[in-house]
Amino acid sequence: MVDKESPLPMYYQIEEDIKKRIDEGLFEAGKPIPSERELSEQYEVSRMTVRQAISNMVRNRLLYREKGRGTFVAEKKFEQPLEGVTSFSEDMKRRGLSPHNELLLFEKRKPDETTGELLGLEAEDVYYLKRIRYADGEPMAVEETFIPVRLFPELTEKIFEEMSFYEYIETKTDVSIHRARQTIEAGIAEKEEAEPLAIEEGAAILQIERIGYLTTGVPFERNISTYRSDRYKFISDMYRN
Amino acid sequence: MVDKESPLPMYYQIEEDIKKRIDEGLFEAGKPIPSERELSEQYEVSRMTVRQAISNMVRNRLLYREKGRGTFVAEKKFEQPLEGVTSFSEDMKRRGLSPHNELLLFEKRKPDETTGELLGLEAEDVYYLKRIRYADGEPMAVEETFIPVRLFPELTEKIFEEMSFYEYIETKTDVSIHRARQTIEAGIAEKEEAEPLAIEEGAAILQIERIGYLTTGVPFERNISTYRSDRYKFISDMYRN
DNA sequence: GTTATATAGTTGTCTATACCAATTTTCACT
DNA sequence: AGTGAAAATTGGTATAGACAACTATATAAC
Repeated sequence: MVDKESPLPMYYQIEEDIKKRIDEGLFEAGKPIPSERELSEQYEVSRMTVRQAISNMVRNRLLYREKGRGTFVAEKKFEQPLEGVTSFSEDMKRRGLSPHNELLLFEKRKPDETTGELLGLEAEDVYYLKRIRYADGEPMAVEETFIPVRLFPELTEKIFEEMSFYEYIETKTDVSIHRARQTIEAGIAEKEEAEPLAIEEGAAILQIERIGYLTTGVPFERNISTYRSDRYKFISDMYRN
Repeated sequence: MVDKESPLPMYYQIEEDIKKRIDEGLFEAGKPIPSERELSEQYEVSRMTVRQAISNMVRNRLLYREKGRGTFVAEKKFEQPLEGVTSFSEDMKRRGLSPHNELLLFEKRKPDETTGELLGLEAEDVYYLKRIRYADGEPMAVEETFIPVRLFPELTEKIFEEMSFYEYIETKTDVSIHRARQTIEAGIAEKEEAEPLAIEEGAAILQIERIGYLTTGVPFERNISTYRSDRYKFISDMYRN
Protein backbone atom coordinates (compact mmCIF):
# COMPACT_ATOMS: atom_id res chain seq x y z
CA MET A 1 0.00 0.00 0.00
CA VAL A 2 2.59 2.51 1.14
CA ASP A 3 6.24 1.99 1.98
CA LYS A 4 7.73 3.51 5.12
CA GLU A 5 11.26 2.98 3.82
CA SER A 6 10.62 4.67 0.48
CA PRO A 7 12.47 7.95 -0.12
CA LEU A 8 9.13 9.36 -1.29
CA PRO A 9 7.26 11.23 1.44
CA MET A 10 4.45 9.31 3.09
CA TYR A 11 1.86 11.97 2.25
CA TYR A 12 2.75 11.68 -1.41
CA GLN A 13 2.41 7.89 -1.38
CA ILE A 14 -0.95 8.26 0.33
CA GLU A 15 -2.11 10.73 -2.30
CA GLU A 16 -1.18 8.31 -5.06
CA ASP A 17 -2.90 5.45 -3.27
CA ILE A 18 -6.12 7.40 -2.83
CA LYS A 19 -6.03 8.41 -6.49
CA LYS A 20 -5.58 4.75 -7.39
CA ARG A 21 -8.53 3.79 -5.26
CA ILE A 22 -10.64 6.44 -6.98
CA ASP A 23 -9.57 5.17 -10.40
CA GLU A 24 -10.39 1.62 -9.39
CA GLY A 25 -13.84 2.72 -8.30
CA LEU A 26 -13.32 1.86 -4.65
CA PHE A 27 -14.03 5.50 -3.83
CA GLU A 28 -16.89 6.92 -5.87
CA ALA A 29 -17.51 10.48 -7.03
CA GLY A 30 -19.83 12.34 -4.69
CA LYS A 31 -19.38 9.78 -1.93
CA PRO A 32 -17.22 10.08 1.18
CA ILE A 33 -13.83 8.46 1.54
CA PRO A 34 -12.94 6.97 4.95
CA SER A 35 -12.42 9.49 7.74
CA GLU A 36 -8.98 10.93 8.44
CA ARG A 37 -8.73 8.91 11.63
CA GLU A 38 -9.63 5.71 9.84
CA LEU A 39 -7.14 6.36 7.04
CA SER A 40 -4.39 7.13 9.54
CA GLU A 41 -4.94 3.65 11.00
CA GLN A 42 -5.01 1.98 7.58
CA TYR A 43 -1.78 3.62 6.49
CA GLU A 44 -0.27 3.50 9.99
CA VAL A 45 0.67 7.16 9.99
CA SER A 46 -0.45 10.07 12.12
CA ARG A 47 -3.65 11.89 11.29
CA MET A 48 -1.70 15.04 10.38
CA THR A 49 0.11 13.16 7.64
CA VAL A 50 -3.17 11.95 6.18
CA ARG A 51 -4.45 15.51 6.40
CA GLN A 52 -1.48 16.75 4.43
CA ALA A 53 -2.22 14.24 1.66
CA ILE A 54 -5.91 15.12 1.62
CA SER A 55 -5.20 18.86 1.72
CA ASN A 56 -3.08 18.57 -1.41
CA MET A 57 -5.83 16.67 -3.18
CA VAL A 58 -8.41 19.23 -2.09
CA ARG A 59 -6.20 21.94 -3.52
CA ASN A 60 -6.10 20.03 -6.80
CA ARG A 61 -9.87 19.72 -6.72
CA LEU A 62 -9.88 15.93 -6.56
CA LEU A 63 -11.59 15.91 -3.14
CA TYR A 64 -13.63 18.36 -1.13
CA ARG A 65 -14.26 18.50 2.60
CA GLU A 66 -17.39 19.24 4.59
CA LYS A 67 -16.95 19.90 8.25
CA GLY A 68 -18.72 17.35 10.43
CA ARG A 69 -19.69 15.24 7.41
CA GLY A 70 -16.54 13.94 5.81
CA THR A 71 -14.28 14.17 2.78
CA PHE A 72 -15.81 13.49 -0.62
CA VAL A 73 -14.60 12.54 -4.07
CA ALA A 74 -15.16 15.43 -6.49
CA GLU A 75 -16.93 14.89 -9.79
CA LYS A 76 -14.31 13.98 -12.32
CA LYS A 77 -12.45 16.89 -13.79
CA PHE A 78 -11.92 17.26 -17.48
CA GLU A 79 -10.42 13.99 -18.60
CA GLN A 80 -7.34 15.94 -19.52
CA PRO A 81 -7.16 19.33 -17.84
CA LEU A 82 -5.84 22.03 -20.14
CA GLU A 83 -4.50 24.58 -17.77
CA GLY A 84 -1.44 26.64 -17.18
CA VAL A 85 1.43 28.01 -19.18
CA THR A 86 2.86 25.55 -21.68
CA SER A 87 5.46 25.62 -24.39
CA PHE A 88 4.63 24.59 -27.94
CA SER A 89 6.21 21.19 -27.41
CA GLU A 90 4.22 20.50 -24.26
CA ASP A 91 1.03 21.74 -25.90
CA MET A 92 1.46 19.40 -28.87
CA LYS A 93 2.33 16.41 -26.72
CA ARG A 94 -0.79 16.73 -24.62
CA ARG A 95 -2.78 16.87 -27.84
CA GLY A 96 -1.18 13.59 -28.79
CA LEU A 97 0.90 15.12 -31.59
CA SER A 98 4.61 14.89 -32.11
CA PRO A 99 6.34 18.29 -32.25
CA HIS A 100 9.44 19.28 -34.16
CA ASN A 101 11.32 22.43 -35.14
CA GLU A 102 12.91 24.17 -38.02
CA LEU A 103 15.22 26.89 -36.79
CA LEU A 104 15.31 29.72 -39.32
CA LEU A 105 17.30 32.22 -37.32
CA PHE A 106 19.20 32.38 -34.05
CA GLU A 107 21.14 35.50 -33.14
CA LYS A 108 21.85 38.14 -30.53
CA ARG A 109 20.50 41.54 -31.41
CA LYS A 110 19.22 44.80 -30.00
CA PRO A 111 15.51 44.50 -29.20
CA ASP A 112 12.97 46.67 -30.97
CA GLU A 113 11.29 49.27 -28.81
CA THR A 114 8.14 47.26 -28.04
CA THR A 115 10.09 44.17 -27.03
CA GLY A 116 12.46 46.23 -24.90
CA GLU A 117 9.59 47.78 -23.01
CA LEU A 118 7.70 44.52 -22.53
CA LEU A 119 10.82 42.79 -21.21
CA GLY A 120 11.93 45.77 -19.15
CA LEU A 121 15.28 46.14 -20.92
CA GLU A 122 17.59 49.10 -21.30
CA ALA A 123 20.33 48.84 -23.90
CA GLU A 124 20.59 45.10 -23.45
CA ASP A 125 20.73 42.45 -26.12
CA VAL A 126 18.21 39.70 -26.61
CA TYR A 127 18.39 36.35 -28.31
CA TYR A 128 16.12 36.35 -31.31
CA LEU A 129 14.78 33.05 -32.63
CA LYS A 130 12.59 32.44 -35.59
CA ARG A 131 11.26 28.93 -35.94
CA ILE A 132 8.73 26.95 -37.90
CA ARG A 133 6.89 24.59 -35.61
CA TYR A 134 5.65 21.28 -36.91
CA ALA A 135 3.18 18.78 -35.48
CA ASP A 136 3.29 15.26 -36.88
CA GLY A 137 5.40 16.64 -39.71
CA GLU A 138 2.90 19.30 -40.80
CA PRO A 139 3.64 23.02 -40.40
CA MET A 140 1.54 24.36 -37.54
CA ALA A 141 2.98 27.75 -36.60
CA VAL A 142 5.74 30.26 -37.12
CA GLU A 143 7.19 31.55 -33.92
CA GLU A 144 9.39 34.45 -32.95
CA THR A 145 10.99 34.48 -29.51
CA PHE A 146 12.88 37.22 -27.68
CA ILE A 147 14.92 36.31 -24.59
CA PRO A 148 17.15 38.68 -22.60
CA VAL A 149 20.77 37.51 -22.94
CA ARG A 150 21.54 38.58 -19.37
CA LEU A 151 19.15 36.00 -17.90
CA PHE A 152 20.53 33.01 -19.82
CA PRO A 153 24.09 33.84 -20.95
CA GLU A 154 24.80 30.24 -21.94
CA LEU A 155 22.05 29.69 -24.49
CA THR A 156 23.10 28.07 -27.73
CA GLU A 157 21.43 26.93 -30.90
CA LYS A 158 22.12 23.36 -29.82
CA ILE A 159 19.98 23.71 -26.72
CA PHE A 160 16.97 24.67 -28.78
CA GLU A 161 17.48 21.68 -31.03
CA GLU A 162 17.75 19.24 -28.17
CA MET A 163 15.10 20.31 -25.73
CA SER A 164 12.21 22.62 -25.01
CA PHE A 165 13.25 26.02 -23.68
CA TYR A 166 10.92 25.57 -20.71
CA GLU A 167 12.47 22.19 -19.98
CA TYR A 168 15.91 23.82 -20.13
CA ILE A 169 14.92 26.50 -17.64
CA GLU A 170 13.44 24.00 -15.23
CA THR A 171 16.20 21.43 -15.33
CA LYS A 172 19.39 23.32 -16.15
CA THR A 173 19.01 26.62 -14.34
CA ASP A 174 18.08 27.62 -10.83
CA VAL A 175 15.35 30.05 -11.76
CA SER A 176 11.75 29.00 -12.34
CA ILE A 177 8.81 30.00 -14.47
CA HIS A 178 5.93 31.63 -12.66
CA ARG A 179 3.27 33.00 -14.95
CA ALA A 180 2.47 34.45 -18.34
CA ARG A 181 0.07 36.86 -19.93
CA GLN A 182 -1.26 35.74 -23.28
CA THR A 183 -2.94 37.88 -25.88
CA ILE A 184 -4.82 36.09 -28.64
CA GLU A 185 -6.13 37.68 -31.80
CA ALA A 186 -7.31 36.72 -35.27
CA GLY A 187 -5.68 38.00 -38.42
CA ILE A 188 -5.29 37.50 -42.15
CA ALA A 189 -2.19 35.81 -43.55
CA GLU A 190 0.13 38.09 -45.49
CA LYS A 191 2.81 36.66 -47.71
CA GLU A 192 5.25 36.63 -44.81
CA GLU A 193 3.11 34.23 -42.79
CA ALA A 194 1.46 32.35 -45.64
CA GLU A 195 4.65 31.04 -47.18
CA PRO A 196 6.24 29.24 -44.21
CA LEU A 197 2.85 27.88 -43.13
CA ALA A 198 2.04 26.65 -46.63
CA ILE A 199 -1.34 28.38 -46.75
CA GLU A 200 -2.95 30.90 -49.10
CA GLU A 201 -2.63 34.63 -48.55
CA GLY A 202 -5.88 35.89 -47.09
CA ALA A 203 -6.46 32.76 -44.99
CA ALA A 204 -7.27 33.19 -41.31
CA ILE A 205 -4.45 32.93 -38.79
CA LEU A 206 -4.41 32.86 -34.99
CA GLN A 207 -1.78 35.03 -33.36
CA ILE A 208 -0.73 34.47 -29.79
CA GLU A 209 1.65 36.73 -27.93
CA ARG A 210 2.99 35.45 -24.64
CA ILE A 211 5.02 37.41 -22.11
CA GLY A 212 6.54 35.01 -19.59
CA TYR A 213 7.64 35.90 -16.07
CA LEU A 214 9.91 34.16 -13.56
CA THR A 215 9.05 33.70 -9.90
CA THR A 216 11.18 36.74 -9.22
CA GLY A 217 8.76 38.77 -11.35
CA VAL A 218 11.32 39.37 -14.09
CA PRO A 219 10.01 38.93 -17.66
CA PHE A 220 12.08 36.26 -19.40
CA GLU A 221 10.52 35.90 -22.85
CA ARG A 222 8.33 37.48 -25.44
CA ASN A 223 6.92 34.90 -27.77
CA ILE A 224 4.84 35.66 -30.84
CA SER A 225 3.29 32.64 -32.50
CA THR A 226 1.23 32.60 -35.66
CA TYR A 227 -0.85 29.47 -36.07
CA ARG A 228 -2.65 27.98 -39.04
CA SER A 229 -6.26 28.40 -38.04
CA ASP A 230 -7.36 25.34 -39.99
CA ARG A 231 -5.15 23.12 -37.84
CA TYR A 232 -5.02 24.82 -34.48
CA LYS A 233 -7.53 25.85 -31.85
CA PHE A 234 -6.48 27.32 -28.54
CA ILE A 235 -8.15 25.36 -25.75
CA SER A 236 -8.01 26.22 -22.08
CA ASP A 237 -9.80 25.42 -18.86
CA MET A 238 -10.65 28.23 -16.50
CA TYR A 239 -12.22 28.42 -13.11
CA ARG A 240 -14.73 30.84 -11.70
CA ASN A 241 -13.20 33.09 -9.05
CA MET B 1 -0.47 41.99 16.29
CA VAL B 2 -2.60 38.87 16.70
CA ASP B 3 -5.24 38.08 19.29
CA LYS B 4 -5.28 34.67 20.99
CA GLU B 5 -8.83 35.25 22.23
CA SER B 6 -10.22 36.14 18.81
CA PRO B 7 -12.67 33.71 17.26
CA LEU B 8 -10.65 34.01 14.05
CA PRO B 9 -8.09 31.22 13.68
CA MET B 10 -4.52 32.16 14.55
CA TYR B 11 -3.20 31.13 11.12
CA TYR B 12 -5.69 33.47 9.46
CA GLN B 13 -4.68 36.40 11.66
CA ILE B 14 -1.04 35.67 10.87
CA GLU B 15 -1.78 35.66 7.15
CA GLU B 16 -3.43 39.04 7.41
CA ASP B 17 -0.57 40.42 9.47
CA ILE B 18 2.03 39.25 6.97
CA LYS B 19 0.00 40.76 4.12
CA LYS B 20 -0.11 44.01 6.06
CA ARG B 21 3.63 43.96 6.56
CA ILE B 22 4.13 43.39 2.83
CA ASP B 23 1.82 46.30 1.99
CA GLU B 24 3.65 48.51 4.45
CA GLY B 25 6.94 47.63 2.81
CA LEU B 26 8.40 45.91 5.88
CA PHE B 27 8.73 42.76 3.80
CA GLU B 28 9.99 43.50 0.29
CA ALA B 29 9.29 41.66 -2.93
CA GLY B 30 12.03 39.19 -3.77
CA LYS B 31 13.46 39.29 -0.27
CA PRO B 32 13.00 36.69 2.47
CA ILE B 33 10.56 37.08 5.31
CA PRO B 34 11.71 35.93 8.76
CA SER B 35 12.12 32.19 9.17
CA GLU B 36 9.25 30.05 10.36
CA ARG B 37 10.90 29.57 13.73
CA GLU B 38 11.43 33.28 14.14
CA LEU B 39 7.84 34.06 13.21
CA SER B 40 6.55 31.42 15.60
CA GLU B 41 8.38 33.24 18.40
CA GLN B 42 7.12 36.66 17.29
CA TYR B 43 3.52 35.51 17.16
CA GLU B 44 3.92 33.15 20.12
CA VAL B 45 2.44 30.19 18.28
CA SER B 46 3.87 26.86 17.23
CA ARG B 47 5.86 26.54 14.06
CA MET B 48 3.18 24.38 12.46
CA THR B 49 0.65 27.19 12.83
CA VAL B 50 2.99 29.61 11.11
CA ARG B 51 3.53 27.00 8.40
CA GLN B 52 -0.20 26.77 7.85
CA ALA B 53 -0.43 30.53 7.37
CA ILE B 54 2.54 30.56 5.01
CA SER B 55 1.27 27.52 3.07
CA ASN B 56 -1.99 29.32 2.35
CA MET B 57 -0.11 32.37 1.12
CA VAL B 58 2.14 30.22 -1.05
CA ARG B 59 -0.96 28.64 -2.56
CA ASN B 60 -2.24 32.13 -3.35
CA ARG B 61 1.13 32.98 -4.84
CA LEU B 62 1.89 35.81 -2.44
CA LEU B 63 4.98 34.01 -1.15
CA TYR B 64 7.22 31.25 -2.43
CA ARG B 65 9.50 28.88 -0.54
CA GLU B 66 12.99 27.63 -1.34
CA LYS B 67 14.20 24.70 0.69
CA GLY B 68 17.23 25.53 2.79
CA ARG B 69 17.05 29.23 1.85
CA GLY B 70 13.85 30.68 3.19
CA THR B 71 10.45 32.05 2.29
CA PHE B 72 10.27 34.98 -0.10
CA VAL B 73 7.78 37.65 -1.05
CA ALA B 74 6.57 37.14 -4.61
CA GLU B 75 6.73 40.04 -7.04
CA LYS B 76 3.43 41.82 -7.20
CA LYS B 77 0.89 40.21 -9.44
CA PHE B 78 -0.45 41.87 -12.56
CA GLU B 79 -1.93 45.20 -11.57
CA GLN B 80 -5.19 43.92 -12.97
CA PRO B 81 -5.21 40.14 -13.04
CA LEU B 82 -7.09 38.73 -16.00
CA GLU B 83 -8.01 35.31 -14.78
CA GLY B 84 -11.00 33.07 -14.52
CA VAL B 85 -14.28 32.56 -16.27
CA THR B 86 -16.09 35.80 -17.07
CA SER B 87 -19.23 36.80 -18.90
CA PHE B 88 -19.14 39.34 -21.72
CA SER B 89 -20.41 42.06 -19.40
CA GLU B 90 -17.76 41.38 -16.79
CA ASP B 91 -15.06 41.20 -19.45
CA MET B 92 -16.00 44.58 -20.90
CA LYS B 93 -16.25 46.24 -17.50
CA ARG B 94 -12.76 45.21 -16.49
CA ARG B 95 -11.52 46.61 -19.79
CA GLY B 96 -13.12 49.89 -18.82
CA LEU B 97 -15.82 49.65 -21.48
CA SER B 98 -19.55 49.89 -21.05
CA PRO B 99 -21.43 46.80 -22.31
CA HIS B 100 -24.90 46.60 -23.74
CA ASN B 101 -27.07 44.09 -25.61
CA GLU B 102 -29.35 43.72 -28.54
CA LEU B 103 -31.46 40.61 -28.17
CA LEU B 104 -32.23 39.19 -31.61
CA LEU B 105 -33.84 35.96 -30.54
CA PHE B 106 -35.00 34.25 -27.36
CA GLU B 107 -36.85 30.95 -27.55
CA LYS B 108 -37.11 27.41 -26.31
CA ARG B 109 -36.12 24.81 -28.88
CA LYS B 110 -34.70 21.37 -29.35
CA PRO B 111 -30.91 21.47 -29.32
CA ASP B 112 -28.93 20.48 -32.37
CA GLU B 113 -26.92 17.30 -32.00
CA THR B 114 -23.59 18.93 -31.11
CA THR B 115 -25.14 21.13 -28.44
CA GLY B 116 -27.08 18.20 -27.00
CA GLU B 117 -23.94 16.15 -26.68
CA LEU B 118 -21.85 18.94 -25.20
CA LEU B 119 -24.51 19.73 -22.62
CA GLY B 120 -25.28 16.08 -21.92
CA LEU B 121 -28.96 16.34 -22.90
CA GLU B 122 -31.42 13.72 -24.06
CA ALA B 123 -34.64 14.95 -25.63
CA GLU B 124 -34.65 18.08 -23.51
CA ASP B 125 -35.26 21.64 -24.61
CA VAL B 126 -32.78 24.47 -24.36
CA TYR B 127 -33.17 28.20 -24.31
CA TYR B 128 -31.61 29.68 -27.41
CA LEU B 129 -30.44 33.29 -27.38
CA LYS B 130 -28.90 35.28 -30.15
CA ARG B 131 -27.50 38.63 -29.20
CA ILE B 132 -25.38 41.41 -30.56
CA ARG B 133 -22.98 42.63 -27.91
CA TYR B 134 -21.89 46.24 -27.85
CA ALA B 135 -19.06 47.98 -26.03
CA ASP B 136 -19.30 51.76 -25.66
CA GLY B 137 -22.04 51.65 -28.29
CA GLU B 138 -19.96 49.90 -30.96
CA PRO B 139 -20.76 46.35 -32.09
CA MET B 140 -18.16 43.98 -30.66
CA ALA B 141 -19.52 40.46 -31.02
CA VAL B 142 -22.45 38.28 -31.99
CA GLU B 143 -23.22 35.64 -29.46
CA GLU B 144 -25.31 32.47 -29.43
CA THR B 145 -26.13 30.84 -26.11
CA PHE B 146 -27.70 27.46 -25.33
CA ILE B 147 -28.97 26.80 -21.80
CA PRO B 148 -30.81 23.64 -20.64
CA VAL B 149 -34.36 24.63 -19.64
CA ARG B 150 -34.39 22.05 -16.85
CA LEU B 151 -31.62 23.83 -14.93
CA PHE B 152 -33.26 27.28 -14.98
CA PRO B 153 -37.02 26.82 -15.56
CA GLU B 154 -37.77 30.44 -14.68
CA LEU B 155 -35.63 32.23 -17.23
CA THR B 156 -37.27 35.07 -19.12
CA GLU B 157 -36.28 37.61 -21.73
CA LYS B 158 -36.56 40.27 -19.06
CA ILE B 159 -33.81 38.72 -16.95
CA PHE B 160 -31.35 38.95 -19.82
CA GLU B 161 -32.20 42.59 -20.32
CA GLU B 162 -31.76 43.48 -16.70
CA MET B 163 -28.69 41.59 -15.62
CA SER B 164 -25.81 39.37 -16.65
CA PHE B 165 -26.69 35.67 -16.78
CA TYR B 166 -23.76 34.88 -14.48
CA GLU B 167 -24.96 37.50 -12.02
CA TYR B 168 -28.42 35.91 -12.15
CA ILE B 169 -27.03 32.45 -11.38
CA GLU B 170 -24.95 33.69 -8.49
CA THR B 171 -27.55 35.88 -6.84
CA LYS B 172 -30.94 34.37 -7.69
CA THR B 173 -30.29 30.63 -7.67
CA ASP B 174 -28.66 28.21 -5.25
CA VAL B 175 -26.31 26.61 -7.76
CA SER B 176 -22.90 28.03 -8.57
CA ILE B 177 -20.55 28.27 -11.49
CA HIS B 178 -17.40 26.21 -11.23
CA ARG B 179 -15.37 26.13 -14.42
CA ALA B 180 -15.42 26.39 -18.18
CA ARG B 181 -13.53 25.08 -21.17
CA GLN B 182 -12.90 27.66 -23.85
CA THR B 183 -11.93 26.97 -27.43
CA ILE B 184 -10.59 29.89 -29.43
CA GLU B 185 -10.09 29.94 -33.16
CA ALA B 186 -9.63 32.39 -36.02
CA GLY B 187 -11.96 32.57 -38.99
CA ILE B 188 -13.08 34.65 -41.94
CA ALA B 189 -16.33 36.62 -41.74
CA GLU B 190 -19.12 35.32 -43.97
CA LYS B 191 -22.13 37.43 -44.71
CA GLU B 192 -23.90 36.05 -41.67
CA GLU B 193 -21.28 37.42 -39.28
CA ALA B 194 -20.18 40.46 -41.26
CA GLU B 195 -23.56 42.13 -41.33
CA PRO B 196 -24.39 42.33 -37.61
CA LEU B 197 -20.78 43.26 -36.79
CA ALA B 198 -20.69 45.97 -39.48
CA ILE B 199 -17.49 44.65 -41.05
CA GLU B 200 -16.54 43.51 -44.55
CA GLU B 201 -16.94 39.93 -45.67
CA GLY B 202 -13.49 38.33 -45.64
CA ALA B 203 -12.34 40.21 -42.56
CA ALA B 204 -10.77 38.24 -39.72
CA ILE B 205 -12.98 37.20 -36.80
CA LEU B 206 -12.20 35.57 -33.47
CA GLN B 207 -14.53 32.78 -32.45
CA ILE B 208 -14.76 31.63 -28.85
CA GLU B 209 -16.78 28.67 -27.72
CA ARG B 210 -17.32 28.28 -24.00
CA ILE B 211 -18.85 25.28 -22.24
CA GLY B 212 -19.67 26.22 -18.66
CA TYR B 213 -20.01 23.78 -15.76
CA LEU B 214 -21.59 24.07 -12.32
CA THR B 215 -19.90 22.90 -9.12
CA THR B 216 -21.91 19.70 -9.41
CA GLY B 217 -20.12 19.00 -12.69
CA VAL B 218 -23.27 19.54 -14.79
CA PRO B 219 -22.79 21.64 -17.96
CA PHE B 220 -25.07 24.67 -17.86
CA GLU B 221 -24.31 26.62 -21.03
CA ARG B 222 -22.80 26.50 -24.46
CA ASN B 223 -21.81 29.94 -25.64
CA ILE B 224 -20.47 30.73 -29.09
CA SER B 225 -19.17 34.25 -29.54
CA THR B 226 -17.85 35.81 -32.72
CA TYR B 227 -15.75 38.91 -32.15
CA ARG B 228 -14.55 41.66 -34.46
CA SER B 229 -10.83 41.04 -34.53
CA ASP B 230 -10.04 44.69 -35.09
CA ARG B 231 -11.62 45.63 -31.76
CA TYR B 232 -11.10 42.59 -29.58
CA LYS B 233 -8.14 40.63 -28.30
CA PHE B 234 -8.51 37.80 -25.84
CA ILE B 235 -6.20 38.40 -22.89
CA SER B 236 -5.59 35.97 -20.07
CA ASP B 237 -3.12 35.34 -17.28
CA MET B 238 -1.93 31.82 -16.68
CA TYR B 239 0.33 30.21 -14.17
CA ARG B 240 2.96 27.53 -14.56
CA ASN B 241 1.90 24.29 -12.92
C1' DG C 1 44.13 32.54 -2.59
C1' DT C 2 41.76 28.09 -3.14
C1' DT C 3 39.61 24.20 -1.58
C1' DA C 4 37.57 21.09 1.55
C1' DT C 5 35.14 20.68 5.80
C1' DA C 6 32.41 21.68 9.51
C1' DT C 7 28.51 24.37 11.30
C1' DA C 8 24.55 26.83 11.67
C1' DG C 9 20.24 28.08 9.63
C1' DT C 10 16.39 27.09 6.60
C1' DT C 11 12.30 24.54 4.89
C1' DG C 12 10.35 19.55 4.49
C1' DT C 13 8.38 15.66 6.70
C1' DC C 14 6.31 13.32 10.50
C1' DT C 15 4.59 12.06 15.25
C1' DA C 16 1.20 11.96 19.07
C1' DT C 17 -1.94 14.50 21.27
C1' DA C 18 -5.66 17.76 22.53
C1' DC C 19 -9.63 20.38 22.18
C1' DC C 20 -13.23 22.83 19.19
C1' DA C 21 -17.24 23.13 15.95
C1' DA C 22 -20.43 21.06 12.87
C1' DT C 23 -23.06 17.14 11.67
C1' DT C 24 -25.05 12.61 12.07
C1' DT C 25 -26.62 8.88 14.76
C1' DT C 26 -28.56 6.88 18.77
C1' DC C 27 -31.89 6.35 22.06
C1' DA C 28 -34.85 7.55 25.78
C1' DC C 29 -39.06 9.90 26.41
C1' DT C 30 -43.53 11.41 25.14
C1' DA D 1 -44.53 7.50 15.44
C1' DG D 2 -42.50 11.59 16.63
C1' DT D 3 -39.51 14.66 19.39
C1' DG D 4 -35.55 16.12 21.52
C1' DA D 5 -31.52 15.55 24.05
C1' DA D 6 -27.22 13.06 24.36
C1' DA D 7 -23.43 10.64 22.27
C1' DA D 8 -20.49 9.55 18.58
C1' DT D 9 -18.19 10.94 14.45
C1' DT D 10 -16.18 14.17 11.39
C1' DG D 11 -13.08 17.78 9.87
C1' DG D 12 -10.67 22.36 11.90
C1' DT D 13 -7.22 24.35 14.75
C1' DA D 14 -3.21 24.18 17.55
C1' DT D 15 0.81 22.39 20.35
C1' DA D 16 5.71 20.80 21.09
C1' DG D 17 8.87 18.33 19.51
C1' DA D 18 12.05 15.52 16.30
C1' DC D 19 14.94 14.42 12.43
C1' DA D 20 15.97 14.94 7.31
C1' DA D 21 17.45 17.52 3.28
C1' DC D 22 19.23 21.44 1.50
C1' DT D 23 21.89 26.02 1.51
C1' DA D 24 24.98 29.53 2.93
C1' DT D 25 28.63 30.83 5.78
C1' DA D 26 32.48 30.49 8.57
C1' DT D 27 36.70 27.90 9.44
C1' DA D 28 40.64 25.06 8.75
C1' DA D 29 43.91 22.94 5.66
C1' DC D 30 46.57 23.24 1.78
